[in-house]
Amino acid sequence: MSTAHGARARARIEVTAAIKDEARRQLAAQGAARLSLRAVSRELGMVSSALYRYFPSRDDLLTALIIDAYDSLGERAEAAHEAAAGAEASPFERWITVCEAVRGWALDHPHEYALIYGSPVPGYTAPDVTVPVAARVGLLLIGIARDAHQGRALDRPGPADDLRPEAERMAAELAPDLPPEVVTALVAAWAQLYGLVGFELFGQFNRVVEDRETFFRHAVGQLARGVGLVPGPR
Amino acid sequence: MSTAHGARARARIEVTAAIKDEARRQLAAQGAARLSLRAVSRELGMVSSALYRYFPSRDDLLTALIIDAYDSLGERAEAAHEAAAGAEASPFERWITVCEAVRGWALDHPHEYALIYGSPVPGYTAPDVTVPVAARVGLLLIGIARDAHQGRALDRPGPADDLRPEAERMAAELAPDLPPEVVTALVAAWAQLYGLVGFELFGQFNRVVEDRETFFRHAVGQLARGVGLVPGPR
DNA sequence: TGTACATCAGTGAACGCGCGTTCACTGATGTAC
DNA sequence: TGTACATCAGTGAACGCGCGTTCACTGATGTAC
Repeated sequence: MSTAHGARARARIEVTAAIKDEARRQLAAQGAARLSLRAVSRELGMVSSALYRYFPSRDDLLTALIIDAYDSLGERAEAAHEAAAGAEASPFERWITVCEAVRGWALDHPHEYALIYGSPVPGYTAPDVTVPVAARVGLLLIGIARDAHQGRALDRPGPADDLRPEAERMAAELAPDLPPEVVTALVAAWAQLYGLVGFELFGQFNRVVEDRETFFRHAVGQLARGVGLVPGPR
Repeated sequence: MSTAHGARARARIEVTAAIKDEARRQLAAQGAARLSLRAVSRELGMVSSALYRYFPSRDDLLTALIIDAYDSLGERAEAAHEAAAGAEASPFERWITVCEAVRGWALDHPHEYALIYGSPVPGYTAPDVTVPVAARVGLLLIGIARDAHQGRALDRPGPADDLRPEAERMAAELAPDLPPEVVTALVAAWAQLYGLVGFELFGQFNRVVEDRETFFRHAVGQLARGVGLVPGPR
């Protein structure tokens, strides 16, 4: 839109978007493994070879979808966070809000969630382009812990004994301003969050958890406590 | 073997096993979505239609592999637990041992892990036969908490507020002898354990966690604490 | 112990399907003079 | 403003592939008398 100089450029952007939309629709209907260029082109009323003007191969289309999925999830989480921050929510509350946003997005886009956090697509390895965009939710959680820490509202988790060297290495790389124990607790909580979401999404909670919303809110509250966040003012 | 009356019956058991072994090999090499009856039969030197004497369809073969995978994981976890129990390990230590067994099995059988805990295979829905066998690890973890509870060595997690009704329902169904807060904490820890394992296995920890063994041991130790288990004697 | 029949593992051909990708082409849009 | 050429989106046919499943069959193993 913005950098579309002529009709051709504008059309290119529109068709590219249409291809991705249709691909996403098929993803939602049948999962990544069944995504096929031919089916996408068929649905779009084009001949299959025409897609190669837009994506050099099926894998490139997949990569584009993966990046979009991370972005979509990241945006939703960030929007939720900003809304909570605007309402003067405490770090603890913001943590829960962000976790709930992740869960909500996952429930709304199960196959896109599976694409980025489920088993890797066979024969496909994500290129490095996906690294920064995959980090958005993690960075958000780190930021919340940082806010609490700067407001002196962060309990330190227990010391880490034999984890100390690794904890210091991780802290140096991810958040040098936070205590190392907090950083390892954050990374663990980050992974555990996706354990909760994945189990619900992939059916492991069937016949086990019924009131999933409440269960989830409680569980991520415990995750927050593990990081040192406590419910409370500010 | 045991119930093999004649040569025919014995052969049937052997061929069935060979088919599953070869299927597992292909699973390990390329993942469930790429598992093909034709490729299996080719590798076994049979004609593809011969497989239908053993499995009525591809989905039935998949189901057999899923059940075997749950069993294999369950056995490994149970064996590790028994060894630890035999060595008079405390519930806290046994918890860590079982978690490490899950991780070890997952690292040894990544595609089988993906088959049972990754994204669902498109177009395939697991029949109910898989339910009991899927519960083995969960039951083991409940058992450890029960031991600690009976030995009066279990701290109760904080009360659950709005989670109370759901907690009581879950406790009634899963472990009526345990405090409801413990049961919800167990279920959450169970899911979170698989978050840790999945993130490591599916590459999310790349460039983030380096000393994964130590990190994992520490993280599941924290999970144990969340359930009320504490390091200590017994 | 021997014969007649039933069972069943494995064969080979076929059906009908969908896939990713390449390639020479047409014709419309854009650009330079 | 008009013309000549370059760019590029989309076509249609083709290549070569693999898949799950069905079906009528052969021949060896098992069973009943």
